Amino acid sequence: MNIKDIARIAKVGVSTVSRVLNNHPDVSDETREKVWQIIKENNYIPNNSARVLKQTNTRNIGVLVKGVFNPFFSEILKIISGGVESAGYTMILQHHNNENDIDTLLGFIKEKRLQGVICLGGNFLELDDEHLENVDAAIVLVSVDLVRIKNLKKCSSISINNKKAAYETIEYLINNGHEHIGMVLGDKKDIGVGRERFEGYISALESYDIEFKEQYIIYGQYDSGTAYKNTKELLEKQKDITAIFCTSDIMAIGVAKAIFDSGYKLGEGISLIGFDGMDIAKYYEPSITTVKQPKYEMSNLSIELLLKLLNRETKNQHIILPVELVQGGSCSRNKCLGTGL
Amino acid sequence: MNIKDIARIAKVGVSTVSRVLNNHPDVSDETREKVWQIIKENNYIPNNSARVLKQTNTRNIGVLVKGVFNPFFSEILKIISGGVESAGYTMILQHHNNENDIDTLLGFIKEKRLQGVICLGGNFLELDDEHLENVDAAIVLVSVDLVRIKNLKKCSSISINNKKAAYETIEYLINNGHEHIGMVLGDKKDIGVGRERFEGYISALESYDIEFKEQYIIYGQYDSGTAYKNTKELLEKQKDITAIFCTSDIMAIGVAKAIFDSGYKLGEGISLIGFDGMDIAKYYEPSITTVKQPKYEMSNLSIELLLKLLNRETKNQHIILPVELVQGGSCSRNKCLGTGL
DNA sequence: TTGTAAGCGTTATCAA
DNA sequence: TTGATAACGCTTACAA
Repeated sequence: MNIKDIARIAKVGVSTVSRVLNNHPDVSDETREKVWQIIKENNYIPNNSARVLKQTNTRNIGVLVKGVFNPFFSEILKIISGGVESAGYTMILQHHNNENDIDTLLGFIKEKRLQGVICLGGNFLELDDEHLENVDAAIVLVSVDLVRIKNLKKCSSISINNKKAAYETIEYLINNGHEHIGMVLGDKKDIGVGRERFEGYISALESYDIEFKEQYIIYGQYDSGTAYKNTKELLEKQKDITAIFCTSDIMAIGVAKAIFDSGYKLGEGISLIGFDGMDIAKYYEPSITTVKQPKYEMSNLSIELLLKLLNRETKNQHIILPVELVQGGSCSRNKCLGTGL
Repeated sequence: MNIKDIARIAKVGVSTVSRVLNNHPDVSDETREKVWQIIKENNYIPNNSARVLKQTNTRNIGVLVKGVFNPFFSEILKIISGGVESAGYTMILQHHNNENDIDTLLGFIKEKRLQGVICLGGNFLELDDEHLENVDAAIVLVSVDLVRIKNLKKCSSISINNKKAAYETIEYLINNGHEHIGMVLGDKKDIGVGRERFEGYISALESYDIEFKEQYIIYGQYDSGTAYKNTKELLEKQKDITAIFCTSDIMAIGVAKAIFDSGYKLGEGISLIGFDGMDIAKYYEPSITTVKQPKYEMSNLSIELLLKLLNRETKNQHIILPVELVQGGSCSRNKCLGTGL
């Protein structure tokens, strides 16, 4: 069943059916109604590929997510998806785990004929305006690495200063009397935001003349279970650790449980700070102190910015949003000497 | 930049370029290499719409998810996505929140030219073989309502017996001495699996001659925060409640925190049982007793079944998987009189 | 092994 | 207000 069949049954030309489908004005009410009737009766659904193939303005906005199913991104996606749809665009969501994020982005735009893209995560350090020379889609990179420092003209970005956030978090712990601070990273191969957070950790230790110890670092693969397992091991081996900084709340949950199961009291024996500001950190008992990313602002701003770019109402811009240390019960302040935040 | 341009630059015919792109054997190594070279040099990416338009075998498998970003489904998706890709198919993920799940499914198949679809969630009670008369895509419904009772020939399903699971959970609580059992449902309008779980609750109360009290029921919108708020209110008004059954672990987190914040001890003052068996239930402190859905089995089975259907190696089937009550510390067994599970 | 040409199902242009 | 027809970029007979 295609547009020709409908045209034949309705005894009109294919272009008339097309006009009806696309709500073009120049069709008589009578014809319009008749055609709709036939379309409904036959459960006719236009072939999207053919449409996209032909159309120049697809009104498609792509969302490219690095890493499969990161819960923090899920919460952002929920908001973006609402914004895209209420602006009359269709959202095409693509998750990937490819090596080359730039090629993946370029391919995605071309393949889906996108008007605009929002990228969640990924490594765009190598991205240059040259790559985007012949790309006419609007691009907003969200929660990516230090691409902003290049001040690219052909794309926008919304990010937080991960290094600074980590630095200040560690500073906060140090000011609370902690010197032996463990860190839970995602993956050894991380080069994006995880790397920046690690740099902030290193940098804070240096500032306060605290020796960096390789053996205080573990990897949690962004997974509660892995974080749990490795934290238990860490606590067994490194008895002097008094605080742990974790690059995601999801991992922090596992770390918290490991702290309990190792016989410590969370927030007294050992302090814990997570990252992201997810609901789960708030509802844990005790709630987990976390570096809250401005989820709503990030999401809303990214879709607003994209729409403005599409309407040529703004130039590309690189926005840095502030983070907030949300204090829960997982972090001791008994030796409080003031905070860095 | 299209296939013609590449052909022109490489001084070959378009079909040769096409053959190279699709790894067809009958191209000389020399030509193949030359064409690849030109393709790479020009950053050429084939237009997917045109491909799909032409191809009959798209090797596209769709995954249709009801409700935007349910974390339990996310965990299932992670597994499915791996299975789809390693079988050489492309996964097209679509989230929706439409009224009519059947129409959405049919439209999805047609629009994307899918070979097969997996549906996560949704209401397919009205689905009949007639709807699928002219559909040649393989369909596997996962975690949907009682569609299995119809024993449809044109689609498969993988589900758990939600009513029975809920019944046995409540029975377990009753056997542990609880009589005043609150329940946290998702949304008032739920007609799918949430409804079935509610029916199990009602049915268990009836079996044990316990009066059903409307005021013990609250709604959490599948959201920790909402569940938290409404549970606090519930505990304030209904002082005799000693246990709460929650239709999702995500909501159970909020409920747990509300129990703490109302001055009770989780697992002693008030017991809590969640549903789904998510990581978060395990890593909460104390861990939350939960009705564990066989996530891995569900995911693996759904993709395996779909692939077999595509290869015509099996008929459609309706599989019911068992659930397991995973006991955590959130549930008192002090008045233990034996368990129903 | 390679090239030519016919279609896939739409939309857009143009003429009626 | 309508309808015929030429694209859109690709794959695939079929012919060379």
